[in-house]
Amino acid sequence: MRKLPRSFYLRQTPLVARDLLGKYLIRRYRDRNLIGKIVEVEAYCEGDPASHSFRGKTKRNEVMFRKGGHLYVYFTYGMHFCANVVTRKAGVGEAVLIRAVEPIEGVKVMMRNRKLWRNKSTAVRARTNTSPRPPRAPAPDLTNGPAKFCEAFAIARAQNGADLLGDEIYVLEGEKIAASRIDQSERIGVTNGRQKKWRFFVKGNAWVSR
DNA sequence: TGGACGATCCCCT
DNA sequence: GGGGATCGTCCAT
Repeated sequence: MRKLPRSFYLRQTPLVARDLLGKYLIRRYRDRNLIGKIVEVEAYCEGDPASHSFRGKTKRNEVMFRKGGHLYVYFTYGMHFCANVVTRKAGVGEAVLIRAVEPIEGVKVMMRNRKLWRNKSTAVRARTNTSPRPPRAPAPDLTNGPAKFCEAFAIARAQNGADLLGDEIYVLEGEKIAASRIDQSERIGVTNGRQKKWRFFVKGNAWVSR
């Protein structure tokens, strides 16, 4: 499969958001590939009161204003990270929030990162599922939210600004999702700018949040 | 320099 | 369905 070219990311943000559905997001992590199929996204545009870029460029949101094809990672609620794909040309502060992916490869590593499972050699705090073997199929809980996805894929402050045409994190063509399988709605957790239907998701997919 | 709040998650009821 | 955890960011004082 082909890595998405820069031109993919330079287009209108809601179009990039919709077209990211079905694409494979690859995270190179400790000599392994973590792979997720993107199934839910939200677009954040200029002049959009819900966007971090609404009041212009700051130290925090500087990456949003880079040319398309970079990763903007921010810290929120004192404990979570969320990841966005930057869009448009340099100087325009727009991006697409990755809200959920369907795990394709590296499930055990994701579960350890999420602290949903441990084995003898993994010294992490025990929480809910500490069975000796991970379940055969990943539970939706693994990656069905923007902060859950970041935790599972080990995406944090160090990944802010990563170039998606590089080798650490990138996006492959993945599979074509027919228009009839795509739905859209108002964005989640947004009050200002609520009326914009800029959340896109794959209908009926088990990893879509809510 | 202070304080209000957030593109969330998890647990409890 | 509701609230607590927890802290960086931004704006107002």
